[in-house]
Amino acid sequence: MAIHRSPSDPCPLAGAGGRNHLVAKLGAAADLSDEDKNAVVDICSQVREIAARHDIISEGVRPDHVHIMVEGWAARYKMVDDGSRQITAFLLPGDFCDLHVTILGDMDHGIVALTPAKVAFVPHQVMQDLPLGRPELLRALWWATLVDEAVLRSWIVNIGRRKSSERVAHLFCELQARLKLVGLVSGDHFDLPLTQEIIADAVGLTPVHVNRTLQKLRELGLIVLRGGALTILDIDGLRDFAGFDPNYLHRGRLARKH
Amino acid sequence: MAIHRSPSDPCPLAGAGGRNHLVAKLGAAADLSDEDKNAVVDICSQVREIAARHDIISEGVRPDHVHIMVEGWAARYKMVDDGSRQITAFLLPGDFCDLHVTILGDMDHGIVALTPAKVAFVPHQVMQDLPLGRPELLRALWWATLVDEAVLRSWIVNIGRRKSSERVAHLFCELQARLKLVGLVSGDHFDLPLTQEIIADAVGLTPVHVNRTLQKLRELGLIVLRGGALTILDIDGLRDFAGFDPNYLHRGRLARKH
DNA sequence: CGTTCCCTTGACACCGATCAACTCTGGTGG
DNA sequence: CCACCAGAGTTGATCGGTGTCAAGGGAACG
Repeated sequence: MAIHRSPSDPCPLAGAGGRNHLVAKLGAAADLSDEDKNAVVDICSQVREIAARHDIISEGVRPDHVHIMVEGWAARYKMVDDGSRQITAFLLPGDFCDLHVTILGDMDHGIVALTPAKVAFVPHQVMQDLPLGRPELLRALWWATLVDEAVLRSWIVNIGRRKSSERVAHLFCELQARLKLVGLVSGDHFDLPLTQEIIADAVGLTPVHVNRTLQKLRELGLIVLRGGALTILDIDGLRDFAGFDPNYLHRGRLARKH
Repeated sequence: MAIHRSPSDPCPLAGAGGRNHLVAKLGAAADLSDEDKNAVVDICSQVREIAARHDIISEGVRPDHVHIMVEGWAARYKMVDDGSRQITAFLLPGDFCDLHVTILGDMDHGIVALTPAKVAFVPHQVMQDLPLGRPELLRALWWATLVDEAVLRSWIVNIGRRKSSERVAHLFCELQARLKLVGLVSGDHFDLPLTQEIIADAVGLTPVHVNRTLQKLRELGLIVLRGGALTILDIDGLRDFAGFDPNYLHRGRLARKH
């Protein structure tokens, strides 16, 4: 079931037969019809490639399209006055970058590609019309938005009240759960193309301290992190250590209602 | 324009002639018709009072109504394993407590009244029907949801990358801007019914350190905090000190489009 | 007039930041 | 094939901000 895809695998354009992670995610939450799924695949037809370290969308601009991650990793971030950076979300294949900008106008933060990325560009009007006459798909899109919000809350808790090693452990637990949902976890390991500096910017620490924190997690026998891939040796132990409760991701919540 | 209302003022039931803060908020963002506004006022007709320190909604329950703050303050919070608490949002008059629960199911966090509060109870079905045939109101509700999300991101930045006194200052700037939007700021001061412990739980510090932090802000001549009310002596100075950019609140964004 | 929160203050411990140097790795070009 | 280089990871020494613990003060309230 879980399909491992390294960044170097050839990936057909979304909609041309390749696995569509957005469909996988929405389909896990709601009971989508084939017509619903095809409609989702269709809007992902126009894909652009973005080089690593390049902004997909910059702060202050008003994008004329909605962007959807098709392949690769990206991060929402905000620069602070003193020059430091805070990442507020990791964007994985199947995630929306800026569903909100249709309503809110200018971006109040930037989105940067962390790896070479493929991003689908969807015209606003197409995105607005998508859920019309498709109530279950509408619910699924709402679900995705609200889970994103729940993830933001969990980050606040993580950064505000947990110690350094717990923070990093909690982040790994979240990423494992989210990647699993879109089929990007293979057994107990998955690609984790994040430098220690990126992790630091996500959990509110410095790169040096993230390094020491990772050593601790390794010494505890919880993880192996090497070559851009993370192996979780003891998922229960890691979750326990981090105080991770997957409930906030609301997996399968919608499905259970039907 | 700005109306100061202390918690002890008599407040008529929403819809019975009193100022409706939700209408004020949504009306500031979108161009609502009188019919739109009346519809919003109508759904706030059933109000219940909650005592301070009592949960309005507890973690794990599935509320059978949508809750809207009518009067008083509340906080979203999550308890952490070690017994500490993290507040992830302050809920002010006009804010939705749990618009998401219709879709997501169980609450993944609790909401507690920080003062004696009045909360409107709206049946799910009534809430779902509200925006039907009222496109501008639908946009306004989306706007409110997305601004809440933007506030969550700004909290992550605040807690993750700012020093203690900047964090508290930034929180004060946010509350000032949000309260002003619903007409609860009078000149340069407003009610701030928060103990130092509550502030600490919101910005990821300890009560003792919040105390020292407040002293610093006072010494800098930026604020006066006394008797449950905050006076901002130098709003530009405070915003500068905190690195506060009100842009993320997207005030009047929708209105400007029309 | 006592009780109960809440605020305040001081001494001290410790976690994580900072600064600086060194290592390791992978990629590039001679 | 090797030399070089840039980026990332690692380590050590030290600093400083925030947490912790404990005691005292003050205001609201019954």
